Amino acid sequence: MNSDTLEKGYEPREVEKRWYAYWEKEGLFAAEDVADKKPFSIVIPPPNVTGVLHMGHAHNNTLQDILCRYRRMQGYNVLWMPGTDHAGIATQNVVEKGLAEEGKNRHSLGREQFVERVWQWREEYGGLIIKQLKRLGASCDWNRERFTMDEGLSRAVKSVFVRLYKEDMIYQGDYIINWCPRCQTALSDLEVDHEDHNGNLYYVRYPFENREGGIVVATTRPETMLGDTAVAVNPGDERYRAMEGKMVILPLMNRAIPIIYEEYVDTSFGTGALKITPAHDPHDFEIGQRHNLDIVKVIGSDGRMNEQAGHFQGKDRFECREEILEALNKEGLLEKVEPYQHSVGHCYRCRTTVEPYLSRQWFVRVKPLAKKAISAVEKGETRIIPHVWTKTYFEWMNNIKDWCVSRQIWWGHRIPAWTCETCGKLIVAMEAPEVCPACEGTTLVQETDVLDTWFSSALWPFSTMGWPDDTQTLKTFYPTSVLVTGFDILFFWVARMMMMGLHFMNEVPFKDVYIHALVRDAEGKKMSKSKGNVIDPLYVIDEYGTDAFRFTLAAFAAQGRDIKLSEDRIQGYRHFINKLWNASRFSFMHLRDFDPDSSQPDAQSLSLPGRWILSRLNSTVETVTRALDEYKFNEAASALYRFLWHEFCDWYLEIVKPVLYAQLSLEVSGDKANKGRTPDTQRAVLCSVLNEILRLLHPFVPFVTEEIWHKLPGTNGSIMKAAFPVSNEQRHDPGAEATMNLLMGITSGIRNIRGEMNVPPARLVEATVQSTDNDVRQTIEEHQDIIINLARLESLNVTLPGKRPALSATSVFGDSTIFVSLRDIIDFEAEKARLNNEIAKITKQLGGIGKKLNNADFLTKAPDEVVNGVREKQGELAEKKSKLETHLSTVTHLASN
RNA sequence: AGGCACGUAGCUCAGGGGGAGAGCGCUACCCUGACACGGUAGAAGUCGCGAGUUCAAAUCUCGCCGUGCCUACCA
Repeated sequence: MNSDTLEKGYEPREVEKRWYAYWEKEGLFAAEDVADKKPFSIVIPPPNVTGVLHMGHAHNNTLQDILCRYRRMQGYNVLWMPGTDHAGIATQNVVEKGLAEEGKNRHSLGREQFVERVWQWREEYGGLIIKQLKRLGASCDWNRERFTMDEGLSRAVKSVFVRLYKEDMIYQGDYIINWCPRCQTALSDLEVDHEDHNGNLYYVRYPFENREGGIVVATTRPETMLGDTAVAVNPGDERYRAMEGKMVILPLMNRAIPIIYEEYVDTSFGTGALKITPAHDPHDFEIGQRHNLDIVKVIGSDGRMNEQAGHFQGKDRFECREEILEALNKEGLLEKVEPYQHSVGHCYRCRTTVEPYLSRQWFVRVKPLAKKAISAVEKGETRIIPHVWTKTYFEWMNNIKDWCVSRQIWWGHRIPAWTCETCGKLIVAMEAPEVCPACEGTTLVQETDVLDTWFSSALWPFSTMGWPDDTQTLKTFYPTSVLVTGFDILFFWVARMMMMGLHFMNEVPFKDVYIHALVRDAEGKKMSKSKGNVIDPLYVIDEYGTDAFRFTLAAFAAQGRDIKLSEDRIQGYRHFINKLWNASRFSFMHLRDFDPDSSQPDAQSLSLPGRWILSRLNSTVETVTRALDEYKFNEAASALYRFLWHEFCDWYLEIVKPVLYAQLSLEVSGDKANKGRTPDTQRAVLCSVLNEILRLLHPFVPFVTEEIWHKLPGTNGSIMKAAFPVSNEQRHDPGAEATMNLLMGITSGIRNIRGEMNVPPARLVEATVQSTDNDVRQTIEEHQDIIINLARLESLNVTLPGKRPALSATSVFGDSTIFVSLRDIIDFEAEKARLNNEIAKITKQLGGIGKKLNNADFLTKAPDEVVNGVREKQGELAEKKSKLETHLSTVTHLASN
């Protein structure tokens, strides 16, 4: 293969591998801590180390990469900070699964060995997703890759924890939290997924002390009744008047518990009587606090009934439910069972039903932090794009509850707190204390809990840049320019980064938050393994190439709408990549030995098609730049698609083909004398437009553009180092565009006749254009070669309106009437049908316009320019219609002869 | 229960007060010297329904219907 030619079809695989290695080797992704250039920075949403690249990652990182490559080409000092998240529960679960296969568990290993084992796992498999991001073309500065558990980040986590504790922003407390009995840990509210569940509402009678009558309560979870310490009714409820303080017998346990009055109770639900289980329901817990009720825990951390549960001890909580119902039934205390749908919380990691569980946990007081985070967005220090999400953000921030940050797992940042065994003092510090500052005791036991994974993620924008040290990286790149993420982690992550960033850096962590849509399957359903509707991005990359995939994602990334992805759609954009490839291939045929340096296109000698394509290119540059600046990836993609395919390929290349082939034959024949004299502007334009197209497309389709770039005359080095095109007002040429519109209109008119009248493409025909406008006639005559070529004409006559050429079909464009001679192949019926169809369309349009112009209010109240526009339109249409009608009658006349 | 989106051509969607658009699909003709992953042409929509504002509504407002999502919670 010659260095300046391309294979017939684009083969992504080898090309992608080669150029990615080249980019890395050349250090083209590297950011500079000190530079004269303006900074642009993004921190990657760190994927879980356990993660495998899925569509969400692919979409998210493609958008980030487009922005980074775009800004880099614009001359910014770009930092795209990469890394992975230790993903506490998720990773622990994965490693535990591995252990289970060996017949072991983490307890048999012990904490230290288990954690060691997780690190091993990470060494071995943790790099997978990074490799996959590279296949996607991600231009992260990999030398800076971070991990939320690495040394520096662990130091940041400890510093933050200690400082928050000293500021009284962290406290320990006994509360009902969400407990996953399988993972054996607390979960934050966000980590619980609620699902509707078809359960039952059980009506249970709690008899009075004399064993007579009693109060009927309704519950969905009868097993918790073993821990009941009261029954609450609404003080205004007539049915339970004067019952406060009376006692009822808790069935099965034979314990007397009081009836209490509580406003919270809804009289319309169930029987209006609510059993109170302070240890196993968050509301009951609060009510218990208010009424000083006993707290009786009957379910243990493993989801089994404990010693307080009488003879149900040791039973699984759901098993116990069945047995309790049976026992109640036997005693005649189960009054009624009705089906009842309610939502049940599940662990977001393992789907186990979450248990509300009373325990001692660490909490962060977030209200003061949230206040700052709200005001930063209100003041516009951080913009949320699209704006609709701002409301959701405020809503959540305004109703935020304290954040339970402790987790009872082993993989994660261990809370830097120690308790003195001697005096019980709690010490929170960066390092393990040697002696208790209170009693000088030396037996200090570290807290066993670790921190919520999102605690370290919340610090990501500054911890990755070296905080708590005052680094040059922070000075240059904080706050980051934009955070690109899905709305699914707006609360988990974005909100918390805002709070931590503002608190510890006194500055927002990012100027913009761009929230993109979710990728769904072709039917709009969430992709999930269990539904079997996932499309694997790596499969897509193998099958269609990274560039086609990336362009698809960008093209569908309309703000605020989810992406329904299917293979068909990706295939469509592979065609686009192929089009680019072949347009380049064609260009290279003609650019052999072309030296762009010695043949700069100069405005004077530019031909019409040259001026036109440069003018269109300039509009495209403007559109793409504006769209990317506003995160409207789909608009940028569609502008590029349209320009490359429908303007550059369909019109420009087709128009200049004859000129290029003529030039080519000059080159081949070695006619030096003529060669030197022919201005080479056409090739110069071709070369420079293609050059610019590649640069415009590079952020979207980095591989194929790099490959072509190196074969394009006049380029030097990587396209990554080339400048992103800028608009140049001098190329804007409305005159050329108007002229081209005329020529394209006439051409389409002729093609329409050819198509409709079934003229075989190989057959050349004669055409006549009649116009009263001298300029129009002159323009068409001047450029008649273009029309003759594109419309496949034998000849083109341009005249004043006059006699209608015999046996011809007609079309009207502007004030021009086009006749195509059809001689032996004219089909009068077909022509009549075609004209009738055309006339019908125009008549319909005229109807609407006429209505407007007959409306006096329209004439007086609408702006003049609108009225004039409509009048002009009416004139045009009426003229066109009358011309077509004339021709129709001629044809009808001819047909009947 | 509350909130937020969305209902435009067969499908996926763009547009967002004055001429209904694109891609894919479909139909017809064509392997014309970059590309059949191609070319040319064509058919196809009361812009969910109903009202209001306006000279003018697919576009703004309200209501309804449908779809999706989010948040909260119901013992």
